[in-house]
Amino acid sequence: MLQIFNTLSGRKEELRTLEPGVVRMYVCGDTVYDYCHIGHARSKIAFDVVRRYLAYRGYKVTFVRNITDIDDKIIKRAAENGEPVQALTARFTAAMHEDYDRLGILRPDFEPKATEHIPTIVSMTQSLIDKNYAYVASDGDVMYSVSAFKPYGQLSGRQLSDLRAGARVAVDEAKRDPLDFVLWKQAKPGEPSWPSPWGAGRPGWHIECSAMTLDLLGTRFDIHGGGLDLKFPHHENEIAQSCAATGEQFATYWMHNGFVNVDNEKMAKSVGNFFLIRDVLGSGHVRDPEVLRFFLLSSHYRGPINYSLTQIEQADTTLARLYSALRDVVPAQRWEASEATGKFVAAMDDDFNTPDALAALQWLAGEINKAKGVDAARAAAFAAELKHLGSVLGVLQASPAAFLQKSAKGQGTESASGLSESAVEELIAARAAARKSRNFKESDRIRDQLAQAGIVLEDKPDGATLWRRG
RNA sequence: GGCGCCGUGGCGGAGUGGUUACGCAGCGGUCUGCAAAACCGCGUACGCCGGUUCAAUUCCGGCCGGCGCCUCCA
Repeated sequence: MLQIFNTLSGRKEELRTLEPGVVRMYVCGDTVYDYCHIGHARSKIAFDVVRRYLAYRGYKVTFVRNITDIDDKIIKRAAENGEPVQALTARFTAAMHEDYDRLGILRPDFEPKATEHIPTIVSMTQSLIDKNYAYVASDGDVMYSVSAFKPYGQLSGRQLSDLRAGARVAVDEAKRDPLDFVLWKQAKPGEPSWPSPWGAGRPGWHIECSAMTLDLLGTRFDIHGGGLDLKFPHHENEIAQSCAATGEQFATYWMHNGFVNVDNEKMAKSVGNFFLIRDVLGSGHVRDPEVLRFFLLSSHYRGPINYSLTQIEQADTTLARLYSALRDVVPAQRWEASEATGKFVAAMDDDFNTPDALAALQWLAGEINKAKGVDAARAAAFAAELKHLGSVLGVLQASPAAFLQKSAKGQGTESASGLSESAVEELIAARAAARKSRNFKESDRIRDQLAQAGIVLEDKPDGATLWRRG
C-alpha cells in the first residue's frame, strides 16, 4: 500500500487516485530570473523520484511543472541588466533545463509558462470578483479577500486571527485586510502587460498556478507538490483561489519537501548562502552530476539535508561502491526479483523513503560482490535488479567503468594532474610488463606515480588491471 | 508573539515499545609479490528530567538546544 504524507491532514494517507491507475500531479517550478541552486535541485529531484516511482508502481502519470516567467523579481532583474524580460527568462529557462537535465531530472509532460495562460488567469479573476471573493482595490489592483474564504489557513494550520497578529506585511491602504493578496496587478509604465477588464496589467504570483492546473489537469487532481516554503502563503492562496473559483476540492494530496541547509541554516537567495548547481558540478569536487543527485536522495525528502563538501564526498564514495559492484558483471537479461525489491518497494511505499530504499541497493551490491567469481548467474541477476531499481531513483544507469574513471577535477577524462586515459593505459601496460618480469620495484614505482595523479589500480586474478580515479 | 519541525554511535542517515538498519571512517582478519577492491569479524547510539509500562531511543508531560513558516523563496 502506497502511503503519502499529506500536508493537508498532517499524516500519511493511502494513495487513492481520482481515476484508477492514473495520477495527475503538479509541482511548483522556478521563477526564471537567475541560476538554480541546490535547494531548487532537491525539490525537483524529490518529485522526479515521486513521479518515477508512481510510474514504476504502474500508474499512468501526468506530470506538470510550471515556469514563472513574469513577476516583480524578473522585471527588476531585467531592468538591472538592461535587457528585455523575455530575453532574461529565455536565458534562464535554458540554463535551468541544462542543469536539470544533467541531474537526470526528467522533463515534465507539460511545462506551462505563466504568460501562456493569461486568458484563464483573467477569467478566474473575473469569476472570483463575480462570486465576491475578490475586489478591485482603490489603486486598481484586483485583490483576493481572504476573509471571504472560510477554510483559509487549512493547509498551513493557521487561523486568520493568528496570521494578522504576527503579520509582518506592510500596511497597504488599498487592502481591506492585510492578508489579502493580489490577483491582478496594474502595470507601471514600461512594464510588460496584458489587457484585462481592469486595465493593462499582469498576474499576481499565486493565481498562475491555479490557472495552469485548471487548464492542464482540470478542477481536481491528485498531487500538488513544492518546497516547504511554498506551503504558506503560496499554496494556501492557490487553494483559496481554485476552490472559490471552481467550487471543487482542488488537489487531494499536498506534498512538501524540506530545505537544503548550509551550516544548519536554510539555503536561500536572501541569506546569500546558496550554491548554484552549475558551480557545485564544476567545483572540482563532484566527479559526475549523479553524485549530487545521489546525495540529495540520501535523506528523506521531508526532512532537512545539510549541504557540505564532506557530505558530497561521502555520497561519491557510496555511489562509487555501488558502481564498483556493477563493474565486471553483465546484467542478466532475465532475472527474478529478490528480497531486495520487496524491501525497496516497502521503503518507497512508505512516503518515498529513499534512504531506506538505498539500503536495499547496498544489500544488492554486497550480494553481487559475494557472487562474483563464484556464481556468475547469480551476480548477473542481482546486477540487473540493482540497475533496475536504480533506474527508479534515476541513478546507476551509467557505465560503471566510465563513472569510476571520471575525475572530479576535470569533470571528464583528464584529472587536474593531466593524465589522460591513454596515458593511464600506457603506464598500466608498462607496469604489467614490469610485474611479468617480477621487477616489483619498477611496478610499484609506476603505481605510486599513478596514485600521485589520483589513479587507483586494482589487479584482478586473471592478470587484468582495472583503474579508477579516487 | 502565533503555528510547526527536529535533536540517533567518529560522520551521514533510516527505524522500532522488548530482537542487525544501511553506508562511510576506524580496528582485526582473509585474499594479494606488495597494494587496491572485495569478503568475514568488531562499536550495546538514541539531548536532559519525570511519567505510563513487565519493558521506552520508540508513547505522554516538562525542560534545554537547533531550525523553519508567519514578507519574496524549492
